Amino acid sequence: MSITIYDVAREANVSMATVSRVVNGNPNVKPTTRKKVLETIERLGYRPNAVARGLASKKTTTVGAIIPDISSTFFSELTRGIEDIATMYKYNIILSNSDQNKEKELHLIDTMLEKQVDGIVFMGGEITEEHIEQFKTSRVPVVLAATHDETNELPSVNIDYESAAYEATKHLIETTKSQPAFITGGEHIQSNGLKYEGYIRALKDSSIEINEQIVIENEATYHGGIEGVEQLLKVAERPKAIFVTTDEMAIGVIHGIQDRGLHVPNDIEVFGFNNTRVALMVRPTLTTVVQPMYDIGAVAMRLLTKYMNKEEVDENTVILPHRIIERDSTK
Amino acid sequence: MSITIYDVAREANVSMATVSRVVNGNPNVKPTTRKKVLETIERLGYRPNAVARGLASKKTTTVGAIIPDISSTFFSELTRGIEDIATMYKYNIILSNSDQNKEKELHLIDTMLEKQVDGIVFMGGEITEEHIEQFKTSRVPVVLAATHDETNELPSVNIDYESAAYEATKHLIETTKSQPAFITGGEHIQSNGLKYEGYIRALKDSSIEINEQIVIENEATYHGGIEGVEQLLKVAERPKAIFVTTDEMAIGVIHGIQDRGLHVPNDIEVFGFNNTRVALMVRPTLTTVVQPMYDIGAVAMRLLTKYMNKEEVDENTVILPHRIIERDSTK
DNA sequence: CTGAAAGCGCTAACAA
DNA sequence: TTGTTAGCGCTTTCAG
Repeated sequence: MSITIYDVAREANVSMATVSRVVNGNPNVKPTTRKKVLETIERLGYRPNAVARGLASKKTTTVGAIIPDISSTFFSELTRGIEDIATMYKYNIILSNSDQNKEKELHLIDTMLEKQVDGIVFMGGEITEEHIEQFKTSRVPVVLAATHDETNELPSVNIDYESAAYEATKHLIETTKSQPAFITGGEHIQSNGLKYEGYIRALKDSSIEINEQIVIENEATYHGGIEGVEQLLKVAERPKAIFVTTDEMAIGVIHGIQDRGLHVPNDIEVFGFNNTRVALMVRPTLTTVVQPMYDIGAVAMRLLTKYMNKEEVDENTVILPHRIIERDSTK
Repeated sequence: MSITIYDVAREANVSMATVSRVVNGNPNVKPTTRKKVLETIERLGYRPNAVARGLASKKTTTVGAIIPDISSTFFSELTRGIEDIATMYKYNIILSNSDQNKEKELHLIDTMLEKQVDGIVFMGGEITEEHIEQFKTSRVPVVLAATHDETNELPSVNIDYESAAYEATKHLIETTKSQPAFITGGEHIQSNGLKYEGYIRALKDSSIEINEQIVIENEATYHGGIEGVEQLLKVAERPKAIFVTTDEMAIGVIHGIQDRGLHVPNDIEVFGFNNTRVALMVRPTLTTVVQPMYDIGAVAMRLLTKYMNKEEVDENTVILPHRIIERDSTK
């Protein structure tokens, strides 16, 4: 059928082992022999079979990436970070969407392990005992990206959501001298819980009495943002500011406010989270927390390569810096 | 090391062949035997090695997806379509970014072929002779998604960009009775050429004398849109409408217009392309051409499964329907 | 319905 | 520096 290493060996009058050596850049080959082999490889159009190599060497140079939803801006930027570093280290990525669904996640881990990936980058909502169990059924390294593991058993790359939310809230409190509203996308996303904690801590810190009525949960989409404002504005006293846990929701919030004839930031200030590209694509431009998504992916993948090479790793839990970028949706 | 089919066979007192049969759902196994095998698989925690299977069966149940940039909304939605259908047919996806770079594309095709993918979904700018050559070095099926192949040698799934652009332009001509400006992202993206052709055809069709000054090319980003308007508005006569070849650019255009104190659509109408999620996330909401990105991916993947199964395919070149959705950025 | 045995294409000792 | 020889873990005839 197709050309194998054996064909090349025969044509070049050497052994398979020698061909294998030149293909793998092993230095123990006489230059003239190498040249000869290289020429017949070229002539025959030989292409090494990575599957056979994987079986023999027990390394596939592919890693699995489990992601909630590639079509979300947040994760697609993150994935790009993973992919770039993977390419840099000669790995390929098997990508799968989990929709944050635990059964799917578990099943995907299994499938990737069957495919003998050399490592896994996992992004998801919550890490449960079952996830840990599943990972333990094999000893391939796993790194979490933008995903929290309460048990702290797994290496991970994150930002400090709690502090980021604290700072954003604090910022809003300082300009408005009052409790900002909080619009969030649901607790099944782990980081939202942390953001809420930061929000609450900032309020307590400023001795503000907490009004739970202006804490709104809705779908983490643009429309969820619009609806969130509608719910919020039914409340007697209108808040002077709103902290929203994703940019996309925040843009919905801004438009929801504007649709009611109110002004951002004069009537209500709006604060987003993530600094996705859309944060600039709205008027007024969105003040937000910069979460370096690309970097989270890149660092997670880099970390994974270290584990795969069995290198020393001094820090299993990486916290990347975040910062606040002020634009026109706040004063 | 880890459990193999041989271990299971020994423990269950059957042959490897029998274990292989039950794992692969071969019906020629006595129910009691099947049960026994299944139990010891469970007990031992056996996980089939897909790499070994791939080597023996010459099928990997993974397909390659080559994509310009996963972090772009357009392609990430498309990829989601590919992935969902792939999952449905039990395939996994190896995903790689090409940045529309020909060398990278060629190299990626090679890598995927080495990994013995069962098929490839290719998204890119231009298909050259070299691409075709590269694909021909193996007989795995290839399907193009949202990518044009002038030679028409490869199966593909697209929409009719030329007609879509024609219709959009026509629409603008009817309301403004004049030549709309054209802001585009560069000719290296094949579809932009087709859109331009449609634009020109519409102008000719309406016997409008073509003013090339209001045809602007810039980077296909939000900022490229803003800059595009700036260039455009330096021209003596202000156009009454602008047709923009991507939504993201179109939003830049809208903001660029608004930043100059002009009104959309009263002073200038804006027409986008793709109907990505951001089309709704702007005020005024964007009139645009609906290109079913998810469906393009899904249909491309479905088509690929047919080729991989050697099924009859009656239509190699699929053109999916597009439509125009009028929102508030046009009158 | 089940088993034996020959590969799939390559790597990795081990010899030479 | 090069070749020989076992596997890697599974599928797939072919017999029975």
